[in-house]
Amino acid sequence: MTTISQVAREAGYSPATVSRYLNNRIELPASTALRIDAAVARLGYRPNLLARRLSTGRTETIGLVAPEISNPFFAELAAMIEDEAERHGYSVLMSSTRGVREREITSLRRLEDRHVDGLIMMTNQPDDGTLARNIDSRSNVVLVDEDVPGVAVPRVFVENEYGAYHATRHLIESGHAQIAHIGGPRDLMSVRERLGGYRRALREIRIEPVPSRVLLGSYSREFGAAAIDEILASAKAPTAVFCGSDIIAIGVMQRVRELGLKVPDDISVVGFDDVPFADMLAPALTTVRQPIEALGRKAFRVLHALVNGQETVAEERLPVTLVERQSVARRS
Amino acid sequence: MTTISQVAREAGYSPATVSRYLNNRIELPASTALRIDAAVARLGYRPNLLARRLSTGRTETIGLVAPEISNPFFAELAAMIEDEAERHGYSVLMSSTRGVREREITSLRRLEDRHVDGLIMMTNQPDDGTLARNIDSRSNVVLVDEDVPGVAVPRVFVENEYGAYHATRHLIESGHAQIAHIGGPRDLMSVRERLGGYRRALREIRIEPVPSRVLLGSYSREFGAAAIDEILASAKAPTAVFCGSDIIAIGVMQRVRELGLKVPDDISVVGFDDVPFADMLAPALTTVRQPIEALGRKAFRVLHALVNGQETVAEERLPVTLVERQSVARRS
DNA sequence: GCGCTGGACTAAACCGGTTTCGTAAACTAG
DNA sequence: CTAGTTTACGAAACCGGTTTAGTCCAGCGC
Repeated sequence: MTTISQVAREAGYSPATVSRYLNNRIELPASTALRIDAAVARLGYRPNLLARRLSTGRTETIGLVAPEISNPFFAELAAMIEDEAERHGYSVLMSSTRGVREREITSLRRLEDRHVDGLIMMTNQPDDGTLARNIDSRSNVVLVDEDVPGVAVPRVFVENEYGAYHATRHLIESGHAQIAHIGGPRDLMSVRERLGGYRRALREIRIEPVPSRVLLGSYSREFGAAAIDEILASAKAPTAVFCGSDIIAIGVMQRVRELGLKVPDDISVVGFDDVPFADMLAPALTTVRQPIEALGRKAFRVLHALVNGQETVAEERLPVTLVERQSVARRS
Repeated sequence: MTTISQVAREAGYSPATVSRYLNNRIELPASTALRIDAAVARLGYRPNLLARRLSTGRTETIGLVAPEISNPFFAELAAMIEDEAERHGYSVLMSSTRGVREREITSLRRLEDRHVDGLIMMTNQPDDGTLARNIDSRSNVVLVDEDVPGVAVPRVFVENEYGAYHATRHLIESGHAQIAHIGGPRDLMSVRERLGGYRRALREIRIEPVPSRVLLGSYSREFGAAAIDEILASAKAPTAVFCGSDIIAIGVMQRVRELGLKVPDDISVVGFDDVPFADMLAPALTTVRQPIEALGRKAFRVLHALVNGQETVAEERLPVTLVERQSVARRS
């Protein structure tokens, strides 16, 4: 491994000059520049990253904290963040928290340990304040997709309320009036906002939302299946369900099929997220698409600005779109 | 940030002693150990990772190179590797190559740059020798799931031939005799091996594989759809298809549905991989399960051994299992 | 009482960059 | 021709650990 000193000697200058030249911190006469370039080429010099990091204190690496990288939504988001980071010369360190609070906090420690320059965090469980306390002191964390109430770091979210409103409107316009909602954990921002959009759409047509038709629990297949069971067992079963996530919708669809009913003939289903394989289901799932790519890129850019001491917006909302597929039937 | 010198001063010893004690490289009298521990606690000392890395030359980080992290198979594998790495105190740096050869090579450079201690590589396109040349000199790379011919690094694969044989046998035993095969790129090891297993099963029952019923192309939905078109158009259409991957199988199933046919009634389909959502399809896909968790953990352990200068096996084969779901029909 | 052994601990070099402060030489202005 | 300003570059400190090669001293055997 050639060092900067060897390059300096080879070129006939000092390490200081070579370092400053290579980092564009100095303007040198063409002849000098040439000799340094030549020496670099001749020796095949590549700066030792570890040494550079120690002296600058920067790692050009960001951390990505997600509940589960294998979840298709997070995987897609991670891929986008990685791509954007790579373009800016940053590497991405990943860690799955598996929804364990302690692991979320541990991952924050990477910051103190100068493991990473900044962190993009995604969480999917309500916070009791522990996480908020741990995040709040940091100045290089960005929250994506889900809020941690009470923290003063930049956030990049989507328009949950509008997406849910739009999805519900779509069901209404397809002739449905009895619409249930199955959502994630009660205390999550996204859950509250999606519920809000659902309610607004119903109230707009003078239907008062029926509490027994709204079930909140978790963003999981199992919950989706259990919830639809309960809903279908009720006296006046709805003709459509708006689900707070595609994963829930998949649980619902599977259960509906197991019960010998058909989507969308017997019951229409709308999801939220547009996970990468939503169109591979049968029937293909009508869902609210989150702009995963934009979300990922935006999140990185905000973090990048933050890390470089630039101004950032406190909160950004990205638009969602309804993707109409085959899981919704028209009713007269 | 407290440094080791401050701790040393606080405890009344030298930085050397503190360093050696904290790294378990020395046995100290209880009284000394206690004073150092106390000083560490009092000052809240956390060693500067960057400094440690520079002086040891190790990063306790591995790189994960995959064609696309958002691909559910790789995402799942990545999650397992990350989990195993984390248990051993390692971090994971990820990079998507998007199947671009140049990016695969760039990622190898992280090794030289001491960015990472080792690399776990997954590729899904045939190599013309370029990649092999770049990998071959390294002593800390592990190949997973797919081979790069001609490199002398440890490899962790699955039993492709047996899996394919087993899948084809299953179709035969379900009464099928006309079985097509749609596989990935011709020059990939996994493709050749799976094709081999398919052929062996057919020959075993004295059926000579029909070349026109074997289509190799790429591990993609698009190819699956195009290939099944061609196969169904042929004079004597088969009653079953064994697909080289679930992604191909999904393409096949979608196309079959578009053509107004039914899986499995009109044509039975078997996949390979058992991607996380294979059971959410309609019908749920019968497929050969790769032991993703074992694959990921094994890959990390082999790399870990390699990095620590221990002996490793040249090649490891993990068993696959057939998961019977609903995409195969019995024929008499 | 002496040499030897081993335990406890440290000075100093080292990893390989970056950066601050400064100086000598060349150039400009008056 | 001199004083002041640039230009071109370098010496040395610094980042914060780890590690090697010793030093010093207590205890032991004889």
